[in-house]
Amino acid sequence: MKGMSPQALEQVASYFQALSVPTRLRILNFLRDGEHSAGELALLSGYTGANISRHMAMLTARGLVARESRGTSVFYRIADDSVYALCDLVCGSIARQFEHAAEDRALFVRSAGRAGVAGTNRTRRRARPGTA
Amino acid sequence: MKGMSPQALEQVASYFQALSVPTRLRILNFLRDGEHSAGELALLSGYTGANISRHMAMLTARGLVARESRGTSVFYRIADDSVYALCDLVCGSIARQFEHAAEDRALFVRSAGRAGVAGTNRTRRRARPGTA
DNA sequence: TAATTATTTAGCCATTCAGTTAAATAGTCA
DNA sequence: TGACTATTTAACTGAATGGCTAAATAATTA
Repeated sequence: MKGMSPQALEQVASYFQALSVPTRLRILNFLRDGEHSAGELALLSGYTGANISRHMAMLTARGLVARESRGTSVFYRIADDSVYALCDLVCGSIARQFEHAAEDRALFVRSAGRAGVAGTNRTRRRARPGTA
Repeated sequence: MKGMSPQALEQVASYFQALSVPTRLRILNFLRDGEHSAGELALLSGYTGANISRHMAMLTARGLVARESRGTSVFYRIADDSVYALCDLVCGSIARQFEHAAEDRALFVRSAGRAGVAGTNRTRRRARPGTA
């Protein structure tokens, strides 16, 4: 990993890119319990068949899913189990971030309460100005 | 992972997105051996300081790196070790793909040779038409 | 062959984003 | 305060991309 060629690096980036949009993550989730046709995925996700088709083409090209056409339908299934391992790792990481954020928030609230900082109303929660 | 909320899914996608461009992967590689300042990273990568700054802002926001300003410099270090685990997983997956591709190629060449298919010149390798 | 269904591709629009240069900001030191 | 260095932000450009609709392409069946 340390001394990777630019081409290899692009491959890795490309793989991550396949996982970088929620729609595709949802599709991959639908494939957790086995193969599905393009039409089924469109129905499940609520997206256009055309849209699904393009996403599946990308995932297939990247090697994340495998394509098999039977009859007039095309069935897709996960081709690379490490997909879920990746997602689990990221989920764990994000969960840890939330924990830390909660800790920090708790620390802040405590110290703010001691110092009597304005805006730390402990009886009624108020939305932040920017996200109102 | 199965029944994730759209927000959580976006978080995960966002994390993968941070890893979806070669430049950032290179930066993360530079941080493998410890912290580096923004200027050092710019020097190492050959990119503009401004560009590095934006990439680092993104990686920091996503929680992949940690920021610490000392003096006039700002030092960055990996904040989430799972970054490398992720890269290793993807690298393994891509390596496996290459192996399979090699196998398929070997199979094709063998069968093509037996059948006398045009274009399977075994004495001199020729570039594919599209990649000439 | 004709009709029907399933999937893919083409073309379009709006958005995102990596890269740039130039200006603005922060921190140190004389 | 002023000069200097390091970093960030603003503004812009070009390329990539997710979404759509509509047309084109398989594959089955009457």
